[in-house]
Amino acid sequence: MVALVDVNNFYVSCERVFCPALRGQPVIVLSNNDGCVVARSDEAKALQIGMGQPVFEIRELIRKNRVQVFSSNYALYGDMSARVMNTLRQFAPAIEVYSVDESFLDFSGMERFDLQAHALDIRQTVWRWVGVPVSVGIAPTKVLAKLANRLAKKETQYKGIRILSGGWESELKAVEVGDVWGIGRQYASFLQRYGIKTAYDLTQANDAWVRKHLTVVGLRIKKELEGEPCISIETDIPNKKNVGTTRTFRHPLTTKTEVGEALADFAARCGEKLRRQQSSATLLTAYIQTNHLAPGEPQYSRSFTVSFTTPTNSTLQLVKAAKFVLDKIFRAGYRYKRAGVLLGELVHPNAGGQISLFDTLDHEKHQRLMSALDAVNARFGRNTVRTAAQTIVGSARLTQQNRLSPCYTTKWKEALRIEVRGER
DNA sequence: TCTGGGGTCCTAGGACCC
DNA sequence: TCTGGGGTCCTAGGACCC
Repeated sequence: MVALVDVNNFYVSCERVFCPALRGQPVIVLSNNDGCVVARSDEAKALQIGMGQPVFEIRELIRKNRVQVFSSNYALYGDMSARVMNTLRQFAPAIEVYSVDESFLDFSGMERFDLQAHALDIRQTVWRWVGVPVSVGIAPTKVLAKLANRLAKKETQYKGIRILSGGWESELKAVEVGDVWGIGRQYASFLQRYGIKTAYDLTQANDAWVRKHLTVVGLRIKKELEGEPCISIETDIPNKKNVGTTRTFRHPLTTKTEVGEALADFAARCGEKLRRQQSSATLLTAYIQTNHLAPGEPQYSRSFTVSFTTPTNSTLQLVKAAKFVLDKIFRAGYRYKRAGVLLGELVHPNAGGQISLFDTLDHEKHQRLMSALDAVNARFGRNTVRTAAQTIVGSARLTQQNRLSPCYTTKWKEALRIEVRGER
């Protein structure tokens, strides 16, 4: 058996830990630039606030219902995520951290356990140790565990725990095919055209037909729904194959200098990401775009890719390459709303990646420089040391986060202060 | 006025090889 | 008139996830 444990309304729940007055209140967390809704409390969902909904569409709703609004505090959520995952490790021999707020727990070899009691223990322990509510779905396959988790959340009588172990036909009939893990919008509407409306309907389809139209991925999902495990639990975290840093700007940028500063900053962020997983990039792509949501404006969008003769993770080289690309793609006279730097063909030395014959002393120098830079910035804060090409205050200047909560758990200065008044 | 960011996997088709 | 067989690599595009 495998369990899917996830945190309910994760970002909102993190905010509530340090501000319990938010419990029972409608709360939402916004995307970068405070643009869209990316997390909602149950109370906010009840107000019909949609996932991904632009904030400007619901200003009135927010005001009327006193919805509590937060900018996304990724430092906080990342740290809280680590706490949850570390707690979950106590409950299974192996876990796969699947996303910031969910993990698969491998329960194989635990057939004799009372899984209901075990799941209850998980919920209570995470609540006690970290302070966030989780739901638990348990089933023979990952796809079914996801489905069980969904049911656990939806049907309150199960109190956040749902186990499917044999005879789950009626449950499959109750779940729309588009709500199955791995069936997205396109596939869902395609399947519906063929009368496949529920998860159960999908299990009744012909294997070859599913294989043909939904690829092997779809076939695996079908078999998993039938109880046959096809997707294994991946316990070790694979190195990323691509990394990128992209942003939508609060205000459009018009000058090459501004766009160049942004790209330099994105390149530097990418460098940090590479060095954290100790890999180097062979390809760098940079792109710039106008606002496609403003149809009245002249539109322009272009990208260009350069390759490094020797893979690199040096911020200096990445920034230089981004600048080179900008020279190629920048056109004056447009209002740039979005830009990004993407790195590809990453090599991982530890995983037997290729070492270039032409590796030079220069490279070693960069390595040492980058280690020093990372160490200084880790201690004194991001961008304490940066390239001259980056903005004075980094990309933060370009985005808006008006409702940011304190980094309670990752910055001493922002830790909760509790005053205890004299009591005799 | 205001609309997120960061990833993965699969397939078809073209180019190329012997 | 008749025109092989088997393979790899790469890329673009399309799907999906959180």
